[in-house]
Amino acid sequence: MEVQLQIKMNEKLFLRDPEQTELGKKIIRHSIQLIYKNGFELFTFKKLAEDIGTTEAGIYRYFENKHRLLIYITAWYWGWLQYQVTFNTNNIKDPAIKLKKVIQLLATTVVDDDKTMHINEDLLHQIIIAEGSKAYLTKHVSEDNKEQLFKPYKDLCAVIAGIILECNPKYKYPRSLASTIIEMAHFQNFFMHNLPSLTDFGKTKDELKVVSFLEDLVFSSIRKK
Amino acid sequence: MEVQLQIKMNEKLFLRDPEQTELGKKIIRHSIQLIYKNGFELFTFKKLAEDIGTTEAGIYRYFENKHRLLIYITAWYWGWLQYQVTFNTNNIKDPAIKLKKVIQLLATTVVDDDKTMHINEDLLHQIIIAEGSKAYLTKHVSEDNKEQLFKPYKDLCAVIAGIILECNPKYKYPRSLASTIIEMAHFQNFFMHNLPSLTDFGKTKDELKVVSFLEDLVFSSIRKK
DNA sequence: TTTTTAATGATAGCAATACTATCTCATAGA
DNA sequence: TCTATGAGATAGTATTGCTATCATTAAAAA
Repeated sequence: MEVQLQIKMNEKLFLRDPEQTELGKKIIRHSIQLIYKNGFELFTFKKLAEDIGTTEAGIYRYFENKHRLLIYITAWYWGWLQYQVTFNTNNIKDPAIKLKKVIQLLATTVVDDDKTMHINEDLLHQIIIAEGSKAYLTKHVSEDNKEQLFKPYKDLCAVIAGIILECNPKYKYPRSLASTIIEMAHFQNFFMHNLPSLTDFGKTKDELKVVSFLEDLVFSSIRKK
Repeated sequence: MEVQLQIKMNEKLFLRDPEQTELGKKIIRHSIQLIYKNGFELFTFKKLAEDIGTTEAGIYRYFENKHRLLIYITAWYWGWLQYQVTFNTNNIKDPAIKLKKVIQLLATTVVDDDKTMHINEDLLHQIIIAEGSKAYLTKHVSEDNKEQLFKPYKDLCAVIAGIILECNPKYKYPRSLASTIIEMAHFQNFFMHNLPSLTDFGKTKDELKVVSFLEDLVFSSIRKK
């Protein structure tokens, strides 16, 4: 049996649904490759169009601008990750083990998921690490937020906060701790590879040490005192 | 007695030292105001020149491009903050109290410092919160790092890591915890104001709650077990 | 089968951005 | 008095970000 995974996306993120057409899927696939390769600043719709073999105007039919496209692919990632979390923690009773699973999913290299043909989750993970926060670090974050563009991120954060509360219902900062885990899973990885003296993992560059750090941080905090 | 504070800046950050001339100081002052007002993406040297009453070419004599200018002002901020940390923790023996002071300096509104006439530290603090990470989240971060452009950030991180080790010499992740404190002091503030459901402080928007969260996080982690 | 529509391709154009170059002029030191 | 330096003025160029128009094709509806 072949299962296909579809992440339902907020319609305000695009002008025309890229999942519905061949060109749309190419836009997603190639934009992930190009942003991974050159970074978001040097990424333009012109270059993307050339890469795909279509025209700039063609891309603009799907996305208002490159920032909306970035929000789209980050939102997709958060939606996909929430699915991974739900799937991988299903039937686990011990909330501490669930939380460890979450940390591992956030902080270690993603295995490409065949259920989504046109998206390379590993490249996407790398993009989220380096560019993810640029999706919301803007002057128009509040307007974007009113349009629910960051809902997948906030939903994932709420799920993690829920698991934290399962571990210790009296812990006072479940949401802040959840967003800290998410952000630090990525920032410590970025620092480890690019500004190693900001971490304790510069020599080995081992993702599992980021996991150990986060587990130590999280379980020290939520342990009942 | 009037004391003037000068932060010594890496010469690779600029083409001509902005501290040495009137125009240079205007560039720093007005760029802080403009980036604060419009965000870094909409900030251009053209607009800055018009704001100051000079020409675009005039700005380019001081800074290679707007990204270098962003690194300059963030580097200045980290240098200034390290001075604040050193000054404010001087003569404190108890490392835990030092660490609390550090968290407070990082996470609460900055009082404008008269010792630096042309720089508004409060606006600068707001800029660091919203734009600070864009200084290093680029494809050329490693080259920039080789030129020591992020030294002030890394130095501050090392100072904080030192205090953490004073609290508990056996703690395994002093640097990662230090960079986590720095980043989260800013991100939790940004989230609290712009994406409140990612935090537990959305209703009150009280900076002191960010301080409480960080203190809880840090001291839970480094307490000897 | 014909008609309509939807998606794409091709081309043009325009205002803003990110620079570079050159020339002049004031002025402050040597 | 000469000369280096800082700064204003102007021009120009490639790229970016975005909009508009028109033709073509393929699939869906009539």
